[in-house]
Amino acid sequence: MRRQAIVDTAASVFARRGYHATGITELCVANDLGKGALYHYIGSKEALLAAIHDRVMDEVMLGADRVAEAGGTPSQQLAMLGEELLDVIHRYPDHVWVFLHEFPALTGERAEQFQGRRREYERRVEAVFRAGVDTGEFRALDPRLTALAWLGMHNYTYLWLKAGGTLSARDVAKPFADIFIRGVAGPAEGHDKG
Amino acid sequence: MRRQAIVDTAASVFARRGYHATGITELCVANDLGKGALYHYIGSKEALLAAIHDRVMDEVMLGADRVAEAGGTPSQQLAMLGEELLDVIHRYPDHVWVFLHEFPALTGERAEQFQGRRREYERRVEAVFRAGVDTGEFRALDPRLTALAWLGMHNYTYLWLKAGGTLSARDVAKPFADIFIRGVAGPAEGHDKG
Amino acid sequence: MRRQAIVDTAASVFARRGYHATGITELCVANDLGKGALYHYIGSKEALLAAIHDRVMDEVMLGADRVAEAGGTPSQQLAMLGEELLDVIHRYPDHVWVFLHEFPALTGERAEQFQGRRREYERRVEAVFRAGVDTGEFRALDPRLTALAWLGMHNYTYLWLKAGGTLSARDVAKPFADIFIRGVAGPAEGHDKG
Amino acid sequence: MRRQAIVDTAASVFARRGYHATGITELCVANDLGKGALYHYIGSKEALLAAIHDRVMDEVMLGADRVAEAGGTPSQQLAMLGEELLDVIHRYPDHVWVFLHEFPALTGERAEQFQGRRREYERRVEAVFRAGVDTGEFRALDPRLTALAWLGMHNYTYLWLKAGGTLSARDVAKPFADIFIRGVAGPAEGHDKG
DNA sequence: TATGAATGAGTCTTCATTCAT
DNA sequence: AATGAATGAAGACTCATTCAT
Repeated sequence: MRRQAIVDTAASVFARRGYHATGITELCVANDLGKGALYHYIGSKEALLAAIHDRVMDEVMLGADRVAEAGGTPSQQLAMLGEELLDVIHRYPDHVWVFLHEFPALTGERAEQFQGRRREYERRVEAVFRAGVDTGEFRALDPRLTALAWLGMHNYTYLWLKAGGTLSARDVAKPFADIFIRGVAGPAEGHDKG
Repeated sequence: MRRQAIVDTAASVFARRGYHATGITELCVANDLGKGALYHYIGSKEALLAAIHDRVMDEVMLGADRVAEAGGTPSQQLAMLGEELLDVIHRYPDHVWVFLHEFPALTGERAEQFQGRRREYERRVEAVFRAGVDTGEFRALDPRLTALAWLGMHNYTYLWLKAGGTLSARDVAKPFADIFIRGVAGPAEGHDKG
Repeated sequence: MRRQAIVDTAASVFARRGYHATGITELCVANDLGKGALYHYIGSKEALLAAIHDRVMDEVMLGADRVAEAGGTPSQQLAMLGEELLDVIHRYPDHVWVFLHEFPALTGERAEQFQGRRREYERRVEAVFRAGVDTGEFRALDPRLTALAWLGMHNYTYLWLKAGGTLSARDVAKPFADIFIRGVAGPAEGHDKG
Repeated sequence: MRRQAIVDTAASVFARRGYHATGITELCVANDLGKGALYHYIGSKEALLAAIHDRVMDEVMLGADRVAEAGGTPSQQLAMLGEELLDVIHRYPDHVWVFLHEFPALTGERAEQFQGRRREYERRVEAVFRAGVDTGEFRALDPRLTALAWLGMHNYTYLWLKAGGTLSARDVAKPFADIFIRGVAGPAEGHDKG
């Protein structure tokens, strides 16, 4: 679809120049389209921003769904979640950059919808830690705080993890999972990590 | 100093509304100053942004210096670095928010200087991991990648760690250090954690 | 005819929102037609405006013709003219509103044609007063000025005289004629006012 | 005041070209001011329109106040009201044109305030007719309807009564008052008119 | 008849900054 | 140390209209 192409181009420009710093004219040039034609497709600049956010959240949620379907121990779930998340960041570096930098520019209903989806994902991660603590696989720790730590560690890769780079998503996901799972493991787990 | 007060006020407004979305006029209102007077103090809007960045980097670097002076094992260094870093985020939530969101708005020399200091800090963290690996206290892992993981985990707290909140910097730093140090610990370390 | 329906719909929208403030898109929605199809019928936005003006002038002129054919004294002519005019305003409140508000938006030839017809009608009203003065039925007064007074009194009803309201055209025309005919009556007319 | 000059210039341009058809750029040229400077004074285009309306209503209300203070019979009041009203139209032909043509462009609070003041004036006129009917000086007629007739007759002069023209306000007000007062006079008044 | 993508000049408004006072 | 008028480029967005289909 033409609109999808515009959204992707915009993500690239927003990531490079910033949402507010990017003028509609720049988007027109980047898409080789007149102002009227551009607006014919996008509705508004903020709608474009929302579409970029949705693109990211859709992919992230799909990944979380796949993980839930796959089942396994909390440790295995965590490893898979990390790999899925870094895969999205790796495949959509521009969209994710915009997602993590420009979300405060969303207003009204769009802001609420976005926050809702973001929290929904956070809750899923938190649930994995809660499960691990309940089964004794993880130490007794605050699931919320630990989920935030895990999220920060993974999300922050948006600053340096790019599709064109030397590192694949898995190259990063594996050592990250190693660190985190060892870090939260219960006392009885002196064996078979990794 | 009057200028310092203006910088702090600006950090608050930028954090709430965004750098580009904030007009000079808003800053004038927030400081109860006319345009001419404001410019007398700040020079330019971007200089204001740079001052906010400097405020953060100054504090972060001071903390890193204190840690280096204190000495200790890599694990101890890491724990102290985390506590210092979260302390800055906790005490300057607005400045840090701006720092982490708006750094792409810095241009030219200011951008370079900022990137330099940021990398300098990253190198210090990386050095701790390298030392830990060298002494065998930590597993054999990629120091750069591990430093980025550690930075992400700590920096990302800017989204929810506030001075007014229920959690202190130490409340967060302690469990974070627990997770991370266990996560990177060498095989011989089945003892004295905590 | 489809075009006539479009003109009438447009009159309603223009009356409510204003000619310049109404976009082509709104007219498309109001007529449930695409842009291309709408233009197929109307030619241009200004042609639409001209059609609305013509609709009003056609009706007004037809009324004036009926009055002329009916004959009678100047007083009778005046009463009939008023009733015909208010009848048009009452039946076409939207068209008349547009007519009286948006005529400056007509340009070039269309503006000239419209002004010509409007003046033609004014001259007819003026002629009745001139006749009344000549026959002595009316006092000696300036026919042009008096015609303008009469026109203002009647035209201005477009602000409050609506088809759906409680007042009929005749409810208003009768007292208006009473006032005006008494107001211009010659000294010898102490009898048979109706 | 500079702002007042801008308001007056704008009234002239709006009267000639129409409010919606006039761009901010034209106002800048007409005032020999840049866009920023213009906005420094006016706030918004609609605020400018409101200022023009206020200018008219202020003058009209002042006139009505003078009439009320002067006292006299309803007929005398009516004659004075007409002269005051036509005087405003004569002195501010552009402002009045805008007032009578573009009031639908006012929105929200400004629209309400304007309607309130306009109705307040209409009520004053209506009150004079009510008083005349009560004292028997006027025939038994509908005060509201008669007031609207009177207002239409006078307001409509905005189309042709200009300060530069050959007619003065009094030239028009006198014959208008003659017509209207004779038109509404009670049966016993077969004497000393005009 | 009808569609809807495309145009590009136009809309009102805000921007960071300067400068005479 | 401070005011606030002025600048003029840029902001997001809408306009009436055309044209290939």
